[in-house]
Amino acid sequence: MSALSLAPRALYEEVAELLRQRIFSRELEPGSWIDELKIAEEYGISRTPLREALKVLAAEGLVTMKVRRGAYVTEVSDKDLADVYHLLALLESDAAAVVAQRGTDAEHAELQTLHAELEAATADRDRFFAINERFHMRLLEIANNRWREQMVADLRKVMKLNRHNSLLKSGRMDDSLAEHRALMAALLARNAPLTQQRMHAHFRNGLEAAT
Amino acid sequence: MSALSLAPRALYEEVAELLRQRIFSRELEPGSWIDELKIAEEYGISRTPLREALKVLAAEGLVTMKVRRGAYVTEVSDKDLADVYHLLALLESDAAAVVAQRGTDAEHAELQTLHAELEAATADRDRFFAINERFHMRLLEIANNRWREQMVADLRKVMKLNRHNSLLKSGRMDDSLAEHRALMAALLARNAPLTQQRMHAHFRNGLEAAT
DNA sequence: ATTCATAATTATTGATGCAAAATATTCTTG
DNA sequence: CAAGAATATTTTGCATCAATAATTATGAAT
Repeated sequence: MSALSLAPRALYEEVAELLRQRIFSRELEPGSWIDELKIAEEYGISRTPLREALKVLAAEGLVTMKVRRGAYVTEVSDKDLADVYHLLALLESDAAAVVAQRGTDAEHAELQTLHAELEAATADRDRFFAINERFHMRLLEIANNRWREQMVADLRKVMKLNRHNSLLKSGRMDDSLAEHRALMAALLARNAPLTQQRMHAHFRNGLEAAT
Repeated sequence: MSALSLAPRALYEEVAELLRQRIFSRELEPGSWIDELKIAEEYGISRTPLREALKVLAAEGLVTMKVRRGAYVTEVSDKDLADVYHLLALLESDAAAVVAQRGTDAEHAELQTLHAELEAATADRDRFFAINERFHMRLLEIANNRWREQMVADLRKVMKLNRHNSLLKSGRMDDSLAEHRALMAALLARNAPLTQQRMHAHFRNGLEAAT
């Protein structure tokens, strides 16, 4: 079968994305060995781009390479989950402070709009989840530090490995929304320290709910 | 370091390390294209492990892959430098606070020893530099968050790309030492907020000296 | 003479093949 | 029957080969 020739991405990137999906869906279980031959055959590709994809995933922390033993889906312990949460809280609360202080009025309005969408989406769990993700990512974009964006993106991927998967449990939606509301108030008031503090609290509550 | 190691690395890892050296030494200039064929011939290897090495370096941020155009040494702008510095300050000052609060007495003593070595090494610039690096890395180890260790390691590599290379200019050695001394005092007093604050100040001064 | 199109060269990307290493299996011996 | 050695199989890792896309060079036409 032919690969998508119109796709601007290289094959190894496509394969990396497919593998991410299989890892997140737990079709490939944490700790399990990744059979290169089997996967390559399934996708109808050679092992070369597959091995390159695995190295990309290894850099993201999703898989772990063992010398002469191949690739394994990374196992994320409860401590790992807490550690990753800690870093996300640190990075994102700092980003929020930066946006509160230096974001333009237009950017603040944009976040406000996203927040309003969030408020309106409490009925649809998946939609709530998606908008929440967009809010956090947009905030990071506005904070304008590509290195942080990359790091947060990678950390969020790692978080998805854990069985206590989500940054946002369904039962916590109302609490989460209240925290978001408080965050927005501090941000729009351009109170950087308070914004940072509230984002941090938002993550701390998220971790408690997850564990 | 000898070529013979106890845990034999794969060839692509060896090549990645060689390329890092060449990038840091500016033999491979930022922005320049990396000639796969030439490098492979120089090292007497095929292009397969070289390409795998380049993808590892791309994940670290040292090189940038362009679709169908190969690998380029990443160009680090002054803004990038400031952004990376900002993150290092954030991550390491948090790590310092963690160590101040939760490090054992033995670990504190270990850092104290390293600091003493630093005090004694003001005459030898390279030695000072090396011990300083060890101090920061050891602090991170003690903070015990493997994800942060990885991130900081990668960020420090990126920093080395900039022509205003070092975290520590030679003219700033005395100031840096004074800051370190103040940091150690706060750390040994187990004053976490003050430790964090002083580590942050240490980085802020470092950035000002670099730009 | 300049611009656009086409051809040729060059480099990246993907496939295939082979050798070394690790694991599993079988055979031998006490 | 058990334990260890030898063999066979599986799998990684590296090299070589082929084809795909891009850039450059060349030539024709206005």
